[in-house]
Amino acid sequence: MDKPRFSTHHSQCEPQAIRDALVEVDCEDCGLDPICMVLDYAEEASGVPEGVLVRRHPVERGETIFRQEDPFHSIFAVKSGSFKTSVEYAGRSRQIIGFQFPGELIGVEAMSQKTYPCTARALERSSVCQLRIDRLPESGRPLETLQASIIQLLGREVTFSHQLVSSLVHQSAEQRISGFLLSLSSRLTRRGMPGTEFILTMSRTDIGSYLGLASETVSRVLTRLGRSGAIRLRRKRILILDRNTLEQLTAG
Amino acid sequence: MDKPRFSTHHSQCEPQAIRDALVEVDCEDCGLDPICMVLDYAEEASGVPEGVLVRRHPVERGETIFRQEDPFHSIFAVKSGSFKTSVEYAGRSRQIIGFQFPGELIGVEAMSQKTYPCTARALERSSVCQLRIDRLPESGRPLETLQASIIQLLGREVTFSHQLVSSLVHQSAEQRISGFLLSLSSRLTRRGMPGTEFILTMSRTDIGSYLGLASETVSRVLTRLGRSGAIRLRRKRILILDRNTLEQLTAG
DNA sequence: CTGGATTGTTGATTTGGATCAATAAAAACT
DNA sequence: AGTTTTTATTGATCCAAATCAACAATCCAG
Repeated sequence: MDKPRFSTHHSQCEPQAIRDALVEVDCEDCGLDPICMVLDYAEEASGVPEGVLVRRHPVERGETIFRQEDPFHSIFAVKSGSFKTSVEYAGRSRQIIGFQFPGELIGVEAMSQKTYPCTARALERSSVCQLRIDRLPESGRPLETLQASIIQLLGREVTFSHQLVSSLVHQSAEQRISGFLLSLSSRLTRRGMPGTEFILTMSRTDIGSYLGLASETVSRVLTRLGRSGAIRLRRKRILILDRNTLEQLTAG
Repeated sequence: MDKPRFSTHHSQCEPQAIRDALVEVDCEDCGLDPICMVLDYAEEASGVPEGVLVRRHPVERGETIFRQEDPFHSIFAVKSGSFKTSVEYAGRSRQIIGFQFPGELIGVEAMSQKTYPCTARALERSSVCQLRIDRLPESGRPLETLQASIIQLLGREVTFSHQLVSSLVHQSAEQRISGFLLSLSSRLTRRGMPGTEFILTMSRTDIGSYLGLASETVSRVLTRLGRSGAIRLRRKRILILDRNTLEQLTAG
């Protein structure tokens, strides 16, 4: 079943986990945790009806967990692996609006809508926990507490978006990409995953679409960062060598 | 039909309301309305303690209603006039992250934070309604219902932000500015204000900061749009002549 | 394994928008 | 009123990133 056998010279040293994204985020590190806590984690044991919280659902690479225009019913937390969310407006080309890693939530932006405004697709073999928002009232848990949690995480989402807008539009390609790498790194670290060595599970084109750059530019800047010694880059694998330099580059 | 033209030469024909932004949005058209409804509008008459909802508070041009890092306690709805919100990160220059017009909410992004992540400043003589989130529990109203409303408006905020990011980073200066004008127009219309003739109460620099463009570029594109006949431009006053063209330009 | 499709890298050229700079026009103040 | 300060327009130049293009590496299906 295995053959980790990676690119580099000492392939057997390569943790299999990193390659196949089998690393699961701990529940305490997951964005859904405040809500799961209220639901008491184990549905069966706590009188919460089945189907309110579906745990550790596997998703194959390339599969979607929902598509743009699908009716909204659930938010998801990435348990392992990674996802991209994208939108497509009336014939215009598809654009990436975000990437999600273990512990992070997907579908939050649909919360006040009838349908999902974007498509969420697995970038690799992944797993998700699913919270049926439409069935929350049946859970028998105090709605007030649940809503308070939801308000929390929506608020965080808004703040993040605002920061993203205000930074992206004012930054050069080098700033955007340095910032992107740092952001990935810190997001992975925050959820208890290795933050200095990781795989860019998305394509250069995806990164470009997300950051508003041509894929060639992404490629060029990445190799430049590699040459400068700030990172080590081998194909999709990133090794952050000099976080300091990256921070300076991001700031400009 | 006749040529639309500005009434600048005949200043007395100028609707005073437009010039001095005395136009108030109707409560039914206000983003705070769902919450005000629960609070029954008139506090005194409904047993809601004073100070939960402060109505029609006047704000002078240039004044702030809150500053970045101030402790969070309230969200605001613009009743008349207009505002800009801006952020400043560690020494870097101040950036505009949004404009708010009558009926729109300010401070929503602070909902899950301890402090406001931005500063809100009046672009002209304005007025706001203030909702003390921290005193909501004292209102004696069902918290569930209030929270549900808050979730609604946070969700909308998230959606708007996402659209903004995904469009801005991929658009040319002309697309951004056409889109900006259309956005202003439709936002004003939605709240029952004139949407084809309005004042750009913010400076070119503010617009540029918001859209990620140099103020010179904003100026140039606006005059170009004026020459092409899509808009009529006189200083801060905008007259939308050809919405169709603007839409095409926005799409690219 | 082989051949084709996809994805990534690198080079050459073009261009949109930033930047620098000089006025012009309004506002704000005295 | 006139004077200063701020804000907007327009021009000239330069550069970062898009685009066009060729090629290399990798993945995948048969």
